Amino acid sequence: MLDIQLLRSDMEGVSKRRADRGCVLPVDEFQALESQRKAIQTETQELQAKRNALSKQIGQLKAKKEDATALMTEVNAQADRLKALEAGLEDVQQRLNDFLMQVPNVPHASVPAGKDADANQEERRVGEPRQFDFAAKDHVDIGEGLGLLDFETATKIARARFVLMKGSLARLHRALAQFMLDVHTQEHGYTEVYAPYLVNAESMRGTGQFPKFEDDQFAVTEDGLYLIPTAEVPVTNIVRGEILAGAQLPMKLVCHTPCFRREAGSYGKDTRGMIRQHQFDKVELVQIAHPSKSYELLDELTGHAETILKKLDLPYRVMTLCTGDMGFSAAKTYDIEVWLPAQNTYREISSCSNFEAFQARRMQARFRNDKNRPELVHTLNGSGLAVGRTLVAILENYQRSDGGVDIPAALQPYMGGAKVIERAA
RNA sequence: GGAGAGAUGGCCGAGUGGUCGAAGGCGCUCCCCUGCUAAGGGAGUAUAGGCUCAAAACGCUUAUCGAGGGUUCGAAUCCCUCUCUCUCCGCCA
Repeated sequence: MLDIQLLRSDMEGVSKRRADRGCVLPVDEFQALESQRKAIQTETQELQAKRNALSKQIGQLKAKKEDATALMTEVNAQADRLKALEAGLEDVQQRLNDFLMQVPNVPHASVPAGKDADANQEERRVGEPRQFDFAAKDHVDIGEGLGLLDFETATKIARARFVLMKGSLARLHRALAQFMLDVHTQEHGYTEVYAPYLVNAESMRGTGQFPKFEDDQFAVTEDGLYLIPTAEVPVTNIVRGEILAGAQLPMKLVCHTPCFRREAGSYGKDTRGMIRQHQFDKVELVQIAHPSKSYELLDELTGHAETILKKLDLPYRVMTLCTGDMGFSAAKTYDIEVWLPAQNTYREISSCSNFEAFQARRMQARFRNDKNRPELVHTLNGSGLAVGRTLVAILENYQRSDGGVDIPAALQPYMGGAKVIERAA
């Protein structure tokens, strides 16, 4: 949610900075609503003040056992008008709020302008893609060849876009999450968090999934709960409605959860393999930051995610998303893309964003600043990393000509010392 | 799932229709006093919004006593719904 004060004072400017995001603001509509709001609110509050004053007098008269019918008649005379105004005010404010909830964040000045992913800007490449002296297979062929990856059975149990892993592959998946958590807690100073996988609508609003992306979420409607699409939702909402002490910032939290996405609107995309699933695991990094530090911390957080890829010796590149390719809530986003030899391309494995005060405003997440006044925090998060896609990257990058897969050195301690995954017996 | 009790400011806690944004205490901040390891006195101490203003402060004003609705000239106080907490019983990883 944007600052309504900013919209009031600089609607044109905000509108312009967003034009290449494919989002044109209905400036006139907003301003009409605003002037309506102003008129109604002023009159409403005047009448409320009058009513309060008269009621007080009535009370005083009654205490002295004097007659108050004249005053009561006066209050009653304006009662209908006041009631209508109050209803009208609520309506206008609701419409203003609905409007605000639909408006995406304003990109930071450093974000390149552009319509789609083609305009994203490459920041750096790390690691050399491996040259294969045999025909490289993709992760589906590798995993199924090992007898450890099974989409058919998962479909029987649930439906399409779910996966079943077995044996050392399932263990490798678990090992990856453990490894990531250990690195972030032991080397990067994050506090590990275990959080609910089902959240209420208010939490979904807080981080920006609602109201705009309600269709993308799995819901348990009878209970008013939703499966989390990312740990960002429960973890960021820890500070919803809180006023933190300045000394508590930055809060650095890491959380491993499954993520659930309906992938509505992505039918036919990435249907093969584990790239796009309804359920996948992710280790999420979340920071609650002082506004003056948030961009510095975004670079740092991105580096924390990169560390995992470096330790696993997987080639990757870092992209700055352009204005048109960024998510709804973000002010700036770096995507980390890992090299997938079978696709001969880099694929997103982490997305690290600074939301500035966009989520904080929705959540009313604040801290006491130097003047001891409550001020909105900045929120950041990034995948550190998506576990399923990291598994895919390992299968493809570490595959052997005999169909086995080497286990990266950093993961071997988590695999009971095993150095290779071989076909199940 | 059944029965009962409760939800008030940073914390504790009073308040059952009127002058209550809320007594009192604790904590915290500032000032004064005191020369000694303690204490005393005074003032202040919620959040959001609106109006005024170039802006900030001030000022005026509205809303908020778990949430939402209702009754009333007036609600922390009465009524309804929901959420949460606690106690007992049942069930359960």
